Amino acid sequence: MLTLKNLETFVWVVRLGGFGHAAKRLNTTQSAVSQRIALLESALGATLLERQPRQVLPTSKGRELLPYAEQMLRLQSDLLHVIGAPDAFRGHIRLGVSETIAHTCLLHLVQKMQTTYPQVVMDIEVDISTNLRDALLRGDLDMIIPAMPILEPNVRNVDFVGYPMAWVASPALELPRTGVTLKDIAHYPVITYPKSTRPYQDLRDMFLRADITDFKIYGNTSLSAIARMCSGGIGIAAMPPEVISRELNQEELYVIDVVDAILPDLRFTISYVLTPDTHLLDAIAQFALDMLAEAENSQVSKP
Amino acid sequence: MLTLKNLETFVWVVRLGGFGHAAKRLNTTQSAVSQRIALLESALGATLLERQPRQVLPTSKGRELLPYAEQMLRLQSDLLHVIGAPDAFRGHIRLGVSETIAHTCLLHLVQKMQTTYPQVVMDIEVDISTNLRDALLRGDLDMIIPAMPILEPNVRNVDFVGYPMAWVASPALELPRTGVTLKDIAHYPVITYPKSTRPYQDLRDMFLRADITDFKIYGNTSLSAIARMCSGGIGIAAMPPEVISRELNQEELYVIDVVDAILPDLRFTISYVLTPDTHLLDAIAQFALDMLAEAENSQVSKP
DNA sequence: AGAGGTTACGGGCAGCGTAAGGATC
DNA sequence: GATCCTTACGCTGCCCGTAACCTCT
Repeated sequence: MLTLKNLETFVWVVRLGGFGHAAKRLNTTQSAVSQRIALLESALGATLLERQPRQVLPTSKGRELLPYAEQMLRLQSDLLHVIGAPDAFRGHIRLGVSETIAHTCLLHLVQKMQTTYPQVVMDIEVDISTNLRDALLRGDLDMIIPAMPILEPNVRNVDFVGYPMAWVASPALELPRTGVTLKDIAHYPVITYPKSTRPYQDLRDMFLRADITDFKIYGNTSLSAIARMCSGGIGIAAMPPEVISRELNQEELYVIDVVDAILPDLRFTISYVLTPDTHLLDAIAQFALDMLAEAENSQVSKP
Repeated sequence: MLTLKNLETFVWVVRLGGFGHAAKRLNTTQSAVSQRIALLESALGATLLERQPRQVLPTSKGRELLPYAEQMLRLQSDLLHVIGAPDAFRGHIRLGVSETIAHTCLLHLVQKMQTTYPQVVMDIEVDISTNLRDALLRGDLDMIIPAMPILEPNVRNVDFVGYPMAWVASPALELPRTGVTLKDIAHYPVITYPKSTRPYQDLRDMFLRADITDFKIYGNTSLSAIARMCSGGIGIAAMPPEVISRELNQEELYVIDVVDAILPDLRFTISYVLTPDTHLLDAIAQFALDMLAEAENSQVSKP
């Protein structure tokens, strides 16, 4: 039978290059995907997909079909939004976020999503930005909030939020809160995001530019772990204060003003793959931005 | 659920202005149509059709939906033909023909259709042209072969075949085969197609133009009956000789050459409503024309 | 052995048709 | 009462998920 569901399945198999990936994307089993493709192929009387050991590629008939299928799906999506169907904003969204986001505005975002789009189920994954990037491009995630734009064709990046970075230390170190220089900092290990991240590299560059060579940076994937290490006096942390507002309030940690080492903001973008049907993702991205603007006005999650 | 089937049902309900008509068109029951529309409406969260006592009209949401639905169905139809799906030429075609066609090339057409498009089921109805026209416009027939073009918007008329009209008489009348005039004819009743048809009116005009006033035309909807009446010596028939080739061969009837009364050919057209999905009807119309051309070459059904 | 697609099989549910119900003329 | 859409209900068959199977690296 030629149905929209079968066509959608076909399109996702081609986009993601595999039955299993499409199954995950469509929240179903590999078996169901296999059956839908078989159904579609029998309806059209042609083999649509070349099953190769390591990849699935469309046959010439499949490539002919693709634009028709995509336009039909786009029309479906368009009409749902033009008519204003109630389930236009329904579905599973697999969202991947950096740990920084998980520690700051994620809770608020999910809470507001629940009330505004109760029909949208969110699966949330927390990982470092490069892994989020790979998962997005692999099709395992629908939308990510990494600390860097994903510079790929067909990926939309929406500038989301920037958090200022700060130097943070434990009172145990007995460092003055102002008048500290980068040279002073370098006596301690610097604890921050892992090696593959922007802040880590910014820090290293900063030390090198200041002709400081004997510095140590401890990369760590867990922000909580960083905070705990810092509290324990292991070193000075470089991280956004927003993440550790509790520790700052309880004065387990405090921010040091380092005059000659202004760290650039840690900027996050919302990224998602541009497919013909991005209405829901567009809406969620816009929703997140609106939420942020509202939060800034009412001082909820940003000073 | 938003499915192609439900959209197709919606489109036909709007086109034909009723659930029952759409059900007939789609070879299903009124109940099924009602359920599909209800399903579509719940999927879109809006009432799409205004159920009025005597007619069903789309609501504003329905009118918004219509072009999307139609384009999706057109894409479906297009892709089936581009890909060359085996069931692209499958379905029920309700064909209405004039009795003249039923007596001449219909058998041949159906035979050839069976071998070329075995997946197409044909329901055939024989009626006079005006009834065929009404049935086509009502949506009760998909394609008709009437003796006149259907001059309506959105109806395609393909010139199909013309049969010469002739004067036919029984040997019992003992009329000469040549040199007969219209005046001679007028002594007998003329038996032909019914009053509402083109030949009947042509005949009447012909008599009036010749200033003959005391003529009698017996209209009859059954060609067999006309032939039998003519054989029985009741009058002279005006009809295409092709229809009565058997009687002519057996010399139950013969053609009279009336010098001053050349009857115009009886021309038939193939007519069908232009909907977004006319691939099958286009193909059948072309098939009929091809069949005719072939028949002319091999002298099967035309001298 | 493991990854990935196919096939077999049982169960749930969607959608159909029959038939009764209701509204409007 | 006739026409036309809706609703109730039982049933068929489709489609899904589990799991075994196959194939290729």
